[in-house]
Amino acid sequence: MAKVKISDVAREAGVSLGTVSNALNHPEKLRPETLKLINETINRLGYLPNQSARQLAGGATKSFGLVLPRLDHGFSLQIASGAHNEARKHGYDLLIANADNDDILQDHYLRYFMGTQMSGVMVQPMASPDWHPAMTKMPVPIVHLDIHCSEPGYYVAADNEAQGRIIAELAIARGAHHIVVVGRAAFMQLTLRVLGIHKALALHPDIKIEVIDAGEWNTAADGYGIGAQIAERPADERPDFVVGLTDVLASGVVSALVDKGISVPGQVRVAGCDGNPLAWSGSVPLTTVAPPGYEIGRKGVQLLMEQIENKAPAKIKHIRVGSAARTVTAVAAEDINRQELVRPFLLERASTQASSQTDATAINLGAYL
Amino acid sequence: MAKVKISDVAREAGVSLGTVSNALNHPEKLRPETLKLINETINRLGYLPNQSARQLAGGATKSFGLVLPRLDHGFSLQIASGAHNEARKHGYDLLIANADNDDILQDHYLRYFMGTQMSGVMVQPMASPDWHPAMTKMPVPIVHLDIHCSEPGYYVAADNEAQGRIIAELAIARGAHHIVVVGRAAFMQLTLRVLGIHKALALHPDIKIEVIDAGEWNTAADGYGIGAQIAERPADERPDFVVGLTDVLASGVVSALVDKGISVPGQVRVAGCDGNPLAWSGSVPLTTVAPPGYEIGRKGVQLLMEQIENKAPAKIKHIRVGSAARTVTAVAAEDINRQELVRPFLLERASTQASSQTDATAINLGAYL
DNA sequence: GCTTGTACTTGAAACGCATCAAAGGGGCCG
DNA sequence: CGGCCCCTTTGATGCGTTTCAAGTACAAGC
Repeated sequence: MAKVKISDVAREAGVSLGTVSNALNHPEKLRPETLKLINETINRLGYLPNQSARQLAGGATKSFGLVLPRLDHGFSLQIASGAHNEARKHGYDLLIANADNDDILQDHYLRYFMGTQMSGVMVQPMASPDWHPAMTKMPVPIVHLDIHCSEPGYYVAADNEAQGRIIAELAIARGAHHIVVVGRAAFMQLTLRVLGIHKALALHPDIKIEVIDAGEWNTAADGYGIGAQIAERPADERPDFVVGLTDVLASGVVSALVDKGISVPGQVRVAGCDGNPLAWSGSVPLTTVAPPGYEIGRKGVQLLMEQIENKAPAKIKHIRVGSAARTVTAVAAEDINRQELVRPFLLERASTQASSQTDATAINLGAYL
Repeated sequence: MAKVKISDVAREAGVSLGTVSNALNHPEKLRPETLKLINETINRLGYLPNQSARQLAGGATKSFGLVLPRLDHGFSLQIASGAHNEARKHGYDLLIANADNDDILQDHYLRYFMGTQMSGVMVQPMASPDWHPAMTKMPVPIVHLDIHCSEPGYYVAADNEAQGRIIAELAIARGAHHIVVVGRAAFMQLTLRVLGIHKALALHPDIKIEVIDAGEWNTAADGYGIGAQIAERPADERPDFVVGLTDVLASGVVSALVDKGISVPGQVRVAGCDGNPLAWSGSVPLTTVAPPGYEIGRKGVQLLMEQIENKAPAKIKHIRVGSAARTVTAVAAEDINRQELVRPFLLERASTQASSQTDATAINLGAYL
């Protein structure tokens, strides 16, 4: 059970230490027979390279770290998926850490990755990334995802404000008078969505808007609770349009409203944000704005690669993905038939690989609207 | 930008190398002033310990690795969530790798983790874990999740067969004559669910059963495609009960059927497996069997801790989580009102934290049944 | 003043590997 | 047969830590 190390392999195979190392890292330098002999010995002995030693001796490893605020958020997963595929394409590994909505933990994992000689690190921060300026001065390429940095540094962000605008314009097009926004607005990204909503409504002072915090976790259950609370209001204080800052939240709201006998979308319309596949693929799909998470992850890795290859000190570089203005207008003005918007999207995906998601911010019109 | 190392801190603070190291690892050994001085220097210089060197010199790190077959599978996320919380409770970090449904990649990450001096590694393998016996002989504690190992070793598995049985008995109770099972049965776990279905139907030779592979990814789009195909069959070749081996698949099937004008559950009933929150929280929730993923992750870490603390060579140890026999009977026999089963569950969760999920295998009855 | 003990601090020795300058071993040509 | 060059292999060196035996300083007790 004692760990077998490279010197054991070397001795056993009757070659030198460096040769075994070459077999691992530069196989093309070895004579085929030598290589074969060494590989056989490696398998026979069950040798496993000690990554720590490799990294120590060899400098950076070909791997990236990704710190996510939560794993059960569909959007974060799309990011992870995009980042993963792009990383593999360049021959890099991707390791993911779950910060569990905790600033301290986020910081912890970030430092951990930085210290592991990762080639690069990505974060989807939950607070503003200015939270710890020291972080961006580290000698490891870092990219912030889904957030706008004011400090110099790299980031890739979806146009969260635009998403809010889309939803708001949808609400306006539907003739909403009283909008309730559900979600933990303290999350930077959600704040921007709320901002977009407010901006879009600036020209419509007659529309009342209300934001309800959904607790720390933004769960379906939280949504259900808020939905129930809304249902119990007297009819004239009840909103006619509810925006879930998250699909899961919106979904919970729908449940509660229906349970309490409120008709959706008859009395209250509901829409979400995230583009969670389950949300719009059921028989009664939820309307949802889908930010291009997959693409954000992909672009993030590309920015990392860029920094690595240039080896230049990070200059300011921002990428904003998927402006969705066109879609908005189309929806608001023409009020397209739902089926036509939702289904083609599904069908289109049926013919491609699931993991190659759409790049642009899209809106999927559903039945609760 | 040059990396600052421990010796820089030592020089700058006017102490020795070992003292700085102690400040990091055994702060109680230092005089408070010294500690303070060193900490200040560390912050001033932006020193970040090199994890690789730490691990090399110090042996195992307090962190676990978790290799998941896919991230967008709700069940895997529950595992990750449970494992994460339990690991943090013991002061361990958890790093997650996405094998992307690829055996090679799974193996790759597994070796990577083993080589990183992780304190322990967990896998949710997609094939049988006997795929590489050498792996279990490694000098790193390993636990297999959601799968039954025939070889000696540790594993934690839900009773997948029971899940299949539950669904099958549900179908029987509903008077099904022709069942179609949708999913990639090549996945070990899904195979067991199928096995459970077959076993439950052994006593009902009159019920026809058919398994349709859903492609590599088990996406909603795959489900949609299969649903469409089912819809186009002549009525007498069409099943009256469809089981999605995954909620997402089932959800896609429902979409397709409804689109093609087939009534659900009027003509065809549909149920899924996974307990994906979105699946049963909409206004028209999907019936789904929910294996205790959170608990599996938790137990996995506990087994890891056990191995670490005993330091005994791994003996065989299996944990089977959440037998669901009781629930089955209740459902099959009494045919409980849907709302009463679905909603209380939701409400119950509303009052607890989202991350503390239910432990037992549960079934949520929905509207498509 | 000397001894013993306590409380910190020191620095050299690993940890397992990648690297690279140097050595070895053929083959080829003159 | 000697000289050259190319292909392959060698092994000493250092990567940034932790650890631990050995050291220092200081206080208390005699």
